Amino acid sequence: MPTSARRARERASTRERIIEAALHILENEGATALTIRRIATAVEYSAPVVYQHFANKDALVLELVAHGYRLMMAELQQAAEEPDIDRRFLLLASESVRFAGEHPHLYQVMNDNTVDADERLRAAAPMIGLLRELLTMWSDAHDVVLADFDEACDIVWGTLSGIASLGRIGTVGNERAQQLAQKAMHTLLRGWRADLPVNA
Amino acid sequence: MPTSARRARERASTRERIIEAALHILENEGATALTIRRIATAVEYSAPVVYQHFANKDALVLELVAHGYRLMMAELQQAAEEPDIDRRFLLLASESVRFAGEHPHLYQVMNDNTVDADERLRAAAPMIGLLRELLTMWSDAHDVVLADFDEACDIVWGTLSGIASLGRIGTVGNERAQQLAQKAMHTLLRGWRADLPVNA
DNA sequence: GAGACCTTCTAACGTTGTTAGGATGGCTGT
DNA sequence: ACAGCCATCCTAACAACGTTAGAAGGTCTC
Repeated sequence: MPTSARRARERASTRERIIEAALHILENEGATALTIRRIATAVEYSAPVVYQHFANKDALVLELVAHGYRLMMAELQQAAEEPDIDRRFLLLASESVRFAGEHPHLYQVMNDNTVDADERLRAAAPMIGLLRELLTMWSDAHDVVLADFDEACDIVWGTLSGIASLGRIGTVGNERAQQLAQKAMHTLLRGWRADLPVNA
Repeated sequence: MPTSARRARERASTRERIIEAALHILENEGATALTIRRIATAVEYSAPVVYQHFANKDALVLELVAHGYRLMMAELQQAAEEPDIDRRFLLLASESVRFAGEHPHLYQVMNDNTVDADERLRAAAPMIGLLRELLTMWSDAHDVVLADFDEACDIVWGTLSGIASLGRIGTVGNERAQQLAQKAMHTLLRGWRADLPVNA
């Protein structure tokens, strides 16, 4: 009876295909085109089949969010190889903004407040972990003791996502947003270095 | 024939009532409850009447966004009376985040990427103007010449909105986000002051 | 008072997420 | 090898959404 194993494999396979199709539709046609029926026809199935793999649309979208963060981490990986810690910090800042610009619809879903907050945090965990690592290395390298490490980490995280969101608004544009991210990081880090004496 | 004037007044009145009803529903029941029929019954009309005052739902929502920014400015007004410029900066930072926490659904719509980017920028104009004013007063007070004023302004704006969005995610919470906003502003300003020599 | 106009309603269309019920087809046990 | 079971899939439908068409009603103008 290897049949059940094969079935399980097939199930997982179609589940993966659904996610990939959904991602493809989302990136190419935007969030409004991401409907259950549209996804189902893309994988050559009928709409209810999707509900055999995901409880509802929100669960599927959540999977896309997680996938988006993994993709972001992958694209950031090569930037993480920059040896100089300061340059790496700035590079990762601008590259994370660039990601938002190159995957606008995906990034929009990643930051959509309609998806559950806790689940979104869990999906963003690797990104936050990267920032923590970066910040510890930086503070070690410069002998800076941050008054509140978690606070500084959240500030960096919030600043980057805020500036990335700025990239699609009005006259800003993405390449300018990348500059903004670098400058913001530069200023924040300089501010923390200037704090050396001690700060409340 | 004062009748046409009265009619125009009535039209404007119901238009206003629609906006207020929509705002009330949005703030109390969230974005998913904000449907045309729900708004229409709230003002004791039938659904199509809404379309005599707004081209479509997006136009109505855009009006809510503008209203939201006006409300934000009004709530920030009393914080703007703080005489010390540095304290005023920090206060406005935390108060703007507090606004996001006290009007979560409204703030969500204000930052929703589905509404047109240009219109959103126009609605946010007063807020950006306030930040510009604040930043010029601050740089004047401390004899700081910012390498790129508009850039610094956008950084502040992006940072604040990013940290405000952080307030609803995961374990952050609003009062902590307020602290984060103050600390972030503090660090940014300190960073710019440390830049005094000159910076690319 | 007749006719034009403005306002409002009911009804409907197409689309969305989602569920129910029936058909189909392969696996299991004898 | 055949009967029965179980997973899978599809068609059809429901409620709710944004939006439009067309009729009904009242109000003002001449």
